[in-house]
Amino acid sequence: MQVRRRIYDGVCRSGLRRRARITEGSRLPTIRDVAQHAGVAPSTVSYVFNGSRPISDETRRRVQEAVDALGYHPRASARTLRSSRTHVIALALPRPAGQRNAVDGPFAIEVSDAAVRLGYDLLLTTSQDKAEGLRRVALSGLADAAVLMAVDMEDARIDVVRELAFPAALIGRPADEDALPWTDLDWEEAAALVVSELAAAGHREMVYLAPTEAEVVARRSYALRGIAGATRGARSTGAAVTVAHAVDDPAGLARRLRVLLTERADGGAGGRPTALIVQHPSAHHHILTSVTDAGLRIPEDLTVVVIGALPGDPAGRRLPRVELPVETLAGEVTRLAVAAATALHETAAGDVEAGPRLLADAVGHLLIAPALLPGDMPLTAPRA
Amino acid sequence: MQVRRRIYDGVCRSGLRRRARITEGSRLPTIRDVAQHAGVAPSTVSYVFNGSRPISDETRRRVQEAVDALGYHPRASARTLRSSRTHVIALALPRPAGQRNAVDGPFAIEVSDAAVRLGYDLLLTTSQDKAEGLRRVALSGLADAAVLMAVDMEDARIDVVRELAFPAALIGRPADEDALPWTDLDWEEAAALVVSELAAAGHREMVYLAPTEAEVVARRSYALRGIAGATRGARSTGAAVTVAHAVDDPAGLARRLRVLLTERADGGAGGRPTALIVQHPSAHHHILTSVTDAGLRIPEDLTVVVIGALPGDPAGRRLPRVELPVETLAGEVTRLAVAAATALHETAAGDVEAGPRLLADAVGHLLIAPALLPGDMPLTAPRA
DNA sequence: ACATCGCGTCGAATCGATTCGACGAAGTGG
DNA sequence: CCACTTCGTCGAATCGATTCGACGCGATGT
Repeated sequence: MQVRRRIYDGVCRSGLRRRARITEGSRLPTIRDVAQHAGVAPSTVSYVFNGSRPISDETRRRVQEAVDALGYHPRASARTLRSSRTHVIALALPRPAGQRNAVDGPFAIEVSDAAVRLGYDLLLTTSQDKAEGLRRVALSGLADAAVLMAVDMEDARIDVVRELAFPAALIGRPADEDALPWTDLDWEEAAALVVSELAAAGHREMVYLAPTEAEVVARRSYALRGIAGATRGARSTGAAVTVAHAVDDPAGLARRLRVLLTERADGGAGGRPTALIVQHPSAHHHILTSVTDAGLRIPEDLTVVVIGALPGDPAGRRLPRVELPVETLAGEVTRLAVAAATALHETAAGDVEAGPRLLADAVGHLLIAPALLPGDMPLTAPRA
Repeated sequence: MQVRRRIYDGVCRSGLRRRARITEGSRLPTIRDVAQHAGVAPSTVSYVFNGSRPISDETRRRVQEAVDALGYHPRASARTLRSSRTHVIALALPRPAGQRNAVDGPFAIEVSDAAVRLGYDLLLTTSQDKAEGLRRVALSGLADAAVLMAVDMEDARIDVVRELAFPAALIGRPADEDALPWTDLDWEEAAALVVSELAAAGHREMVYLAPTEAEVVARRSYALRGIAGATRGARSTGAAVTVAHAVDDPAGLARRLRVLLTERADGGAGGRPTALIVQHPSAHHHILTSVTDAGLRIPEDLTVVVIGALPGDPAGRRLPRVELPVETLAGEVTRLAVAAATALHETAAGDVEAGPRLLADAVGHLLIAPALLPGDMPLTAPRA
């Protein structure tokens, strides 16, 4: 405190300030204040901070001391303006109001944590218009890279970031797998795995509860791939798998399940379904209640398996499930985004075409193989 | 598409750029490019954008045309550096890893939406060290204001923002209600209301399932206030209310509930509890399953009421509940934060002491009165 | 002994907006 | 008709960092 006062009174610069702008009062210290306090040039202080040139121990110590004494913290905007690095990652979470998804929050928090670990902050953009919000963030230079959630098979944002040569990585596997780096659970394999395990356990009739129809119509990647996997599993095992779309309203879901699970009487392999596979994230929590509401007992009447369950957030009783490795996916996608940003920045100077080319080359993927975890309930078919 | 292509090939800009700095390649247009294209001074373009001085219609038109032609978008960092406004709000969500809370995600998304509506972006900061992350954001000038979640009764962040004269608003009601603007559901009144309604419906023995012990130890505002309300309700109605802490593990929760709800045999008013009040956000989803696991039927054995339920995200069957008005709270807290930022900025120049004083004066609150919504289940006590 | 090199530091230019004083032109009142 | 305000615009300073060329100096090689 005393130190600060001394500085603001003593040297030429502050006197200059005082006279120039007496009305503004105390001001946060700048790099020049630090330099002056340490008796070095501002550039030297900068080098101490970002280590881009060698600094003697003595100078480093004096600068550090000045920083501590003044409580100096660099202004992000000034840093960014000059260096064109923001140290911010944008998380594009284009969820129309009312279409909440149980995984959004956990993903956002995990991405934020991962970003912090890499020295980045997270800008959360929840634009209705998926592409436009992202374009704005990129053009105004608010972030160095973007992490895209809720990825569609053909996602408009992919074109946007490629056109702008903006570093981005996806949580979700788009149709064009080489367009951008991405990470995802192998939903198709997960669904196929669950179907075949259930078939092996004796189930012949199953219901696959996919995400809502809206998600499918939007061609959301995980929804289509899950359904594809279920279909493939049915083909390869010979089991009958009815694909149904979830509804967000639990009462409606219970009604739909009743129809699907009890009143079903088509000319298939005969009996009613003995297994229910739930891929809809928002249904995980209350699926047991909905099933109960539909008049079915678990496991006596029905085996229930969940795909995409959040680790550590089990749906009441622990059902057999394929978990969504949120932390791994979030960590990796953040790493990919940061890597793309770093690479772009390092080679951007001096080569016009380097940026886009680089971004196109640097695509890495992480496709996580599904594992079927046991729950308290057996997989075995009731009648098997 | 065609338009865009034309722009990138045709106009003076690309030619000019090419010549000026051939090694750097194409560069995003700046305000000077726009000014040149429109035949005006850069400052005039700036005035067109932020309307701080009168501009003739003709000039406005020409500038707008140039902006469209060049696809100009102002750089946020330059704007911030000069004006010291970021148009960013920080959302401080200090959730230690593994302590996920079901309301965090929805709140974050609603605050983001509200911020966008007010012309702000949202920076999500999930620092472990509550105060330090916020201090860093404030000092580095990453945001104009902060919205604080997970508020404790005596929250360290309150001191930080006041010390730094940093605009902030809370989602949660701290002990010192006049320190900062805040919005909250009246948890105390909610709990008292539910207890008294249940008592009126004939219940004499109830269990109040409060948030986890960790939340209570941290003196989280909503947890303490909920418990206080339950206690008050018990006193005023004469009903026996046992306060219990939730555990995040559903199996453990079921076990605890079994003890609380069935094996309880103290010398109270006699019988076992007939009502369960659930305030723990993460238990809402699977409370029915946990109760069933504990061997109890609803509503035959037990009446369950939920406090702080997310609207539109019912816990399976629709229980009687007090909803948490996420959208209203998020919208209002964002408005408060922005108002504080605006006020501070407008009066900061010219008066040294104005900032802190202003922030202290401008505290507004929004305390939302609870409403007990009916569910499919009756409130009536089984034996009443 | 002299050219060379690397280390550590400085000074100045720069990033791209905002903002303020000034100024010509047009309008207004006495 | 002149003084005075208002309108619309310009030019230049400024925000606070980074970054690059240059430079002094001691060590090294021949």
